[in-house]
Amino acid sequence: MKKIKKTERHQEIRKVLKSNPFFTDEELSEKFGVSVQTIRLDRMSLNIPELRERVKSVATKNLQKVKSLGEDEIVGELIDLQLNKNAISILQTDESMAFTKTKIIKGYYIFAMAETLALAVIESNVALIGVANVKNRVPVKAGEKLVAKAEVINKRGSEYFVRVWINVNNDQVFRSKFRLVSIDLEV
Amino acid sequence: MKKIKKTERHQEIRKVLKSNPFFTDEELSEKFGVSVQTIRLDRMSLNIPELRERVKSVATKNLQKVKSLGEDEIVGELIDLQLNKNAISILQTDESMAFTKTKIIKGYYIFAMAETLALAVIESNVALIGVANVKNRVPVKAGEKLVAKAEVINKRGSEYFVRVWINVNNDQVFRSKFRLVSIDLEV
DNA sequence: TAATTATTAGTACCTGCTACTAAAACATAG
DNA sequence: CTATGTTTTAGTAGCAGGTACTAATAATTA
Repeated sequence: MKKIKKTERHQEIRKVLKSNPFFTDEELSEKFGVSVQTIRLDRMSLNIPELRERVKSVATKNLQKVKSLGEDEIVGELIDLQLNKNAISILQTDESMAFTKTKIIKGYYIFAMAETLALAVIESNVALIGVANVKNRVPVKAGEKLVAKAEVINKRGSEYFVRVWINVNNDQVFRSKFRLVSIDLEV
Repeated sequence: MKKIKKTERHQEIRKVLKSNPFFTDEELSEKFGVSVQTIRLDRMSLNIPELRERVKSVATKNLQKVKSLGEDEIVGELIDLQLNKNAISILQTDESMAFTKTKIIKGYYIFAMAETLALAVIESNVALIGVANVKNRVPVKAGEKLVAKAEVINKRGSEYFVRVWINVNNDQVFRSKFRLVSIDLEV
């Protein structure tokens, strides 16, 4: 990388750290062909904290998001649960779940909400989807609060049928029927 | 906190750091009323890395997750496309998309693959889901390669009906009908 | 009581910094 | 071309939160 002006370097540093906050000052100094001290001064004037602080902030910030669509956890917040009977969860949507242009929530978030609620309502902690039968009428807009209700409608041995509805202000935006099979009993 | 046995303390440390990985050894030593050295030994035998490593791993994990199911990316790889007619995409599944215990792919990945392909096949780059009618028979296992085919079956004004099938080795694992509405024409 | 296990203390060293001082390199105006 | 200001570099001391190691002291158990 050749001689570039201070202001230009500042822009670049900002950009680089935005897309990848894990660079040390030393790595940046090599990248830009300046001394470590210069990078330090740059960070100072740009108000960019040190590596460890940046990493920490990424870690804490996203901890919440991960919980929402991470592991096998509930997508949405489980607010009522009667095992093997019924369950209710809510999900506050936001623009990060929507198509940028239309602000309409991507279908798979809604599907994921329904799926995880259907799984949560079954007592056996490992269950799998056999069949889903979905109807999704009205598009959901970013900012709307989804309320999902699940009800176990049938059980045959290790097989469960669960119906899930999702509403926004009492208007149904989604419904489906899930066939779940408990693994515990099968193996 | 009173005298507790080593093994018990180990369990507690594990639990505490699992729910909150941001404690320093010193904070832990105060919490458990033992010396910092003891906490170090504990971490060693439990194979728990130091604070900074824990924070870093949370940060990187989160960053990937946000990127993986974040953007408006195609879920799967688009390998053939005839606008407004049909399209094919493939998706190589892996364990990160599956439930840890059963290795069965989470339903919403499959749904997302179908949804994005249905959107891709329509020329207008902003289209939204009106209705989806889903059947999902066979569970997909981590490692299997999904092949999705989309076909526009009907068009009425700004409304499109798209059928999507997903196969694994010519066995249908999913099918659905999407109703899409082009925004360009509506607005 | 002796042997074993668990805990504590202490030292040297590491990374990735902050905070500071001071010198050198470069650019620009008079 | 020289004086002045800006930018960059160099170097030192110190900090947090460790690793890796040695050695001594408690506590437990045989």
